[in-house]
Amino acid sequence: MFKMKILLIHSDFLEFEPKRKAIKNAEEWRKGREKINDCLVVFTSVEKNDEKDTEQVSKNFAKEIEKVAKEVKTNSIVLYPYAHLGRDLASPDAALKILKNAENILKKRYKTYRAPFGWYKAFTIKCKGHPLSELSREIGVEKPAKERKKGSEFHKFILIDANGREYVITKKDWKKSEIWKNKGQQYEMLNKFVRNELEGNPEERDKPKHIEYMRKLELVDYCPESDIGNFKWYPKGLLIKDLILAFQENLARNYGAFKIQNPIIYRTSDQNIRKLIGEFHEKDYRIREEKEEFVLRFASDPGAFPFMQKLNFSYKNMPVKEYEEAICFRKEQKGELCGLRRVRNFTMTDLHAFCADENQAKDEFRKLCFLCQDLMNNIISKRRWVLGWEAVESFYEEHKKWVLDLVKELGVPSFVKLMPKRSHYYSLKNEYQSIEADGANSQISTVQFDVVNGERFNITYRGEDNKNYPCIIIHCSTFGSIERTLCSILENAAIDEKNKKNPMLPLWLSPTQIRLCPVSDSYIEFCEKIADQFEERGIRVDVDDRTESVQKKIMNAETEWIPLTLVIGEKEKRGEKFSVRFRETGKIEKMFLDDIVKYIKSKTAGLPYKPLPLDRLVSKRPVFVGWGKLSQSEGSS
RNA sequence: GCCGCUGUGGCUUAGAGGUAGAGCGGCUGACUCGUAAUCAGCAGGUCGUGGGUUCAAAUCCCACCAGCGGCUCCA
Repeated sequence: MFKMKILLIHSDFLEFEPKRKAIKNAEEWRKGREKINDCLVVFTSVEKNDEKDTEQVSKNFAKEIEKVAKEVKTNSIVLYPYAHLGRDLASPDAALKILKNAENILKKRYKTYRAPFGWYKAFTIKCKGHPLSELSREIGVEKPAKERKKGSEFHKFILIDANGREYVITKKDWKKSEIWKNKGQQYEMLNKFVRNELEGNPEERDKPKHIEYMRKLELVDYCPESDIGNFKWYPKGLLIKDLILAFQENLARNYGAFKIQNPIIYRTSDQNIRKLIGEFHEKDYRIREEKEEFVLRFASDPGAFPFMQKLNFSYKNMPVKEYEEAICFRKEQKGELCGLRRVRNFTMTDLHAFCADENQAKDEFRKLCFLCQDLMNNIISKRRWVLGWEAVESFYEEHKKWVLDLVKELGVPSFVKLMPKRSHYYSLKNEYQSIEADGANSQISTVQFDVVNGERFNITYRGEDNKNYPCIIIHCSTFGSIERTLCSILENAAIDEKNKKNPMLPLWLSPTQIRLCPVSDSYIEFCEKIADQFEERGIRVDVDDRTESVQKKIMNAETEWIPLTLVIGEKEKRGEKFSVRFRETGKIEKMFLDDIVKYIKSKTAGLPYKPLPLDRLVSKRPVFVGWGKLSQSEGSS
């Protein structure tokens, strides 16, 4: 889509003379030359795209001119229609309307002139030649308050409690609903979510905590060498990312899906890709190579759909399930980006079940809901999330009992938005929303019931009658983005911190699970032996071998959020119990090595393990970020 | 993209027209230490970038870049 383009020239004078009409419906105009002295000439072409909202474009147009007029300190403005700047021109009617609108706005404060529209004109101009005298600008159609999503797309709103009971609400009276008689964290979170969805966030929020944490814990960082919203990962962050991916991979395999991988760039000339791009309004990164244009992958579908389209499968294979870790790029507006919550480059783990009929699809939808629940509970932690649903009203009514039963089984209160008719490819979808420390909500997983794309992309299976039938597709983004998932994990820690608990990562995701602190250098060797024993049993352990006081080593272990810290000295060497400092409680307990192992194993049962991402000896590690003074909450004394 | 706030060594920051200061971290040395900072010395800064005003700019002005908040949008 092209934007309206203008060329601004600060001139000593402009002289023009209409010669003859260039188009049939050119505007009527007086004859003869006209000369305007000391003025800002604005050559203007209006693009087709601008017709969407001529009012808004006119306003933005006038605003932009005014800005420049102020800078060059001129009092006279000449609007000069100049079609040659354009690439996909608007209709003359629309263009003239925008010019006239802008003229009316500008007239209030400036001497405003306009050259006739639709004429061949002779003109002479004398540019002043100072640095600001020649400028070009593009005027955007500032997106008019979207009526989609929050507004008219949805006409009915329903809340469902954890027992599967429905409460119909409206935008105005949702606060008075009976559902709020239910007490507990889940309902408080549902309340925040509904408020965010229906009213937006009223209060100004603080800087999200996860941004501070992601850097202090040396997990992820901004990368100024890249585009904004593209992050670099440090070893500890990467470990967490890999563990999360491994966990979801286990679930996907158990579910019965096979793993595939598709490319990152796609031809924009391809039919399938074109169809999909259409739904992603200009949010894509484009690259030109030779004569071809490519688009960076913005979702998993551009890879997965063509892939499945070419597979050969029949009713005997159904449902067919596939999953992928898709690196995605979306050029989100700058102002929307926020730490890891919203980025331009992210990894999405996406799973699709291709089903033969509605019953099969409902079955898979249900299974995937439980799969996502498993993810949320292990990663975001229990009761720290709620469900949002979107549905086409007729679909919801027809399958209401099934949905309510599902909500009851999941045991998570829900907020449902109904639309009168289908506007997207799905008839029903849910969103697993994590509620953050600052009151914002982040969508992590989603399951979607898609009755459109099987036919649209010709993804079919061979039926018993040897004919082809389109699949119903169940989409399931287990992690809409790993980056955002990490954001929620850290925000969860921030909630704990707010509640005067020590912020922590889940044990299975902690880069170091046990830190050994020798009392003096002479015990380093012994520490290494102990570390070997933990390591052999699949525990990430390291040794603070620096020549520092025990106090300092403890302090360091705490600032790194290490869950278990062992001080090692003469007593331990003699074979006594280890004194284990638990970050979670701040208490020290005497335990044998086997019991420590058992404790960790019981807390990480069924969850993936990967080895320590850095040297076991702390003294050997580079400083990736380096922390400064501790914030007050982290120091205990 | 628009509006608002912010930008000083790796981190946290002092400084408000007149020679950039500190703490943490790093390095060197001493201390060999029992659960949140042992001591001393050293190195490290084109004050986000580019223009402008001024005898003189981290400080004032303009533009750009980046971060956060809001609008909007979304995985």
